[in-house]
Amino acid sequence: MSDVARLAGVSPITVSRALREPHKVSDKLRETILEVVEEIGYVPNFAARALASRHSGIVAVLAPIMDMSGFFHAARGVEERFLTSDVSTQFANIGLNAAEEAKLLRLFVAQNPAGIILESVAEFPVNKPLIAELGCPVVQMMDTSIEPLDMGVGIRNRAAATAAVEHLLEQGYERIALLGGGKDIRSRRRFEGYRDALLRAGRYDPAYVFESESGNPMEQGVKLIHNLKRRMPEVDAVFCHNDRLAMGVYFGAQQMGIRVPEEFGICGYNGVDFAEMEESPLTSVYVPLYEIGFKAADMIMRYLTEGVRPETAVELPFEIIKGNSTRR
Amino acid sequence: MSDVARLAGVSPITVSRALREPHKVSDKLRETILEVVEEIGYVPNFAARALASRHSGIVAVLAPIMDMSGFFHAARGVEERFLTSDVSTQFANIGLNAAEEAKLLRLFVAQNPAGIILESVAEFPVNKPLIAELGCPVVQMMDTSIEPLDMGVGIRNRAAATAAVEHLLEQGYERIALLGGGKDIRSRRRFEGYRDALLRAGRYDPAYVFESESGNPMEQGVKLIHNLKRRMPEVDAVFCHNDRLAMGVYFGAQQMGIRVPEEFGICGYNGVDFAEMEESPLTSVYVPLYEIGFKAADMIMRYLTEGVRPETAVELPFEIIKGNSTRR
DNA sequence: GTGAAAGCGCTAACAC
DNA sequence: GTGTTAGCGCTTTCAC
Repeated sequence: MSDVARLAGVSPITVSRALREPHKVSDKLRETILEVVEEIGYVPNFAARALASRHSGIVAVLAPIMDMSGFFHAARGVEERFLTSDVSTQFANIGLNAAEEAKLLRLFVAQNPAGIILESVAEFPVNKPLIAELGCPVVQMMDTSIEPLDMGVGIRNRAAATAAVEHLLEQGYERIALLGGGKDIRSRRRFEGYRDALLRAGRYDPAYVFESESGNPMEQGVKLIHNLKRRMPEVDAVFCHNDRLAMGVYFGAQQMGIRVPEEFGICGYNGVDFAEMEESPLTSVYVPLYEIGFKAADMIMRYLTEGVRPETAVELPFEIIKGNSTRR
Repeated sequence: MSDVARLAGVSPITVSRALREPHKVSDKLRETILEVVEEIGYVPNFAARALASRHSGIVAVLAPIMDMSGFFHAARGVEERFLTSDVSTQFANIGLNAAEEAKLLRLFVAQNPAGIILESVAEFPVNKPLIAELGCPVVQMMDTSIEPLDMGVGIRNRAAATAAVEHLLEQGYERIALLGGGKDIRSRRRFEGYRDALLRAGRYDPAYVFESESGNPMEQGVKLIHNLKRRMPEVDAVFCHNDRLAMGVYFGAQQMGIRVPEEFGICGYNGVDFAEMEESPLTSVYVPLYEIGFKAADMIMRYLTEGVRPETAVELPFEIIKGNSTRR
């Protein structure tokens, strides 16, 4: 930076200002400075900036990445929102237990992040005080059923699951199983929504609720349909917690010669791959993951620039994609 | 840190050493120090550490993330290797043009990364000098056909594609189309491998080569099969550049009542979802993505700890998963 | 609108 | 094996 300052005939602090707070520097000087910056290819040192300014300019996204439960699309939304800002994004994978959650939270807090975005995190009461002390904006994304600690954005997973199961009922399926995954808030809400719909229809049976084990979801789906047909042949549809489980069920049905949708209906969840198709092969609940990520990042940005919390909780719409796997 | 030092009755530098180079501190002191650290919940400030030590302790992974061309699994491998180290990983999305590549490279260089892992990056000759100046270990991952600038790990995509197409030929498919994507090195090698196999069999026809447009790969797959059946009904199989394109083709075939594999064969690429299934629904080329990522990270770590380049180029094996989409 | 001085929290280099 | 000194490259504060 001092090189730039020398070449532009100003002091280092003016260069610093020209870069971060352009309005505080006269037009002429700013122009000269930016030219020199361009010329010598100066790039500021993040570490020094973070150390001096006491914030890193990094927004940390903590999520159970390895679930691949659509995190990817949300991450894209986050990145794209920050693209035009000087905030950069860092992703960290987080498991779903209180101790690990606390450890990662503490680690990030110590790095003075500009903001934190949490997905299915901070659900343990024990860690709530940690978040309260954070001193930076926090957005919890994905489900709106919990009161956000600071800000929140998501969909109503419970209502979405209910709508999906009601669609299955409307199509005439009568014994609807659940292939679930995970213990996080979204999974619990999906289960509740499933149960709501079936209780109302007088068709709820806990024996039809299956937890997928960890591992390859497509394989889990194949296994499920094999087990169902062997042990509960009366089941004629399944509501899956994500699309890859659903595709596994679909492929398994193909292998066994079970006709989809005539004999067996399949509904997935997330639907990002199918939302824009003219004719979707799979029925699914479309979750606006990209938009959720974008909005989460936007809330952080607005807090950072305007100093006020734009909204506390934002609810985005979901949609049932009626595809060929339940059309009959 | 000075708090810890005071409470432990030592100087700050000793605390620093106890944390980073434990062997340089006597057992007794180290124990006391670590106790105090635990007690007051001290967490080092990364920015200060990076500024003072001139390296950030961050390994940057630059990849065309948004392609979702299996990046995800490689990323898991990278993360898992670094989990037990004090290196942390940062991912950045990179497009596939020289200018953007140069910009991102420059940005990361300025942050003094501990290492850089590149996927389908640094293919532009104009950017090679940039990498040479880097001063940190660099691993290029995914394809072994190019001479790595520093270190490399991957598979032989050209040979893998040839093997896949030969499998299709063995199964009796005669007019084999290609549904390709992207312009990066892997995609080019896959095309070459496809061409190699068909030229050798006297069956290569450039009219059967299709570039998928950007956008939803599953939708691209559906479109392809529609177009093929309308305009080139003689085509009886397709080799796809990834599994989601292949699944799109599969679903499209279902919609149109084309029987897979009897009338039409489909082969995907990457195969991570199918590798461990007893009976895979889709034929695919299994690429050990996780292992590639893990190995890339391992090479960086070994360079960092041992100061020597462990290997220059590592080639991992691929495998053809013979699934139901070509079984006839 | 611009600059001087001080310091962010840590580590490299060297001394003991 | 431990401590002292200096400084990493930037921003804050305050003065002009």
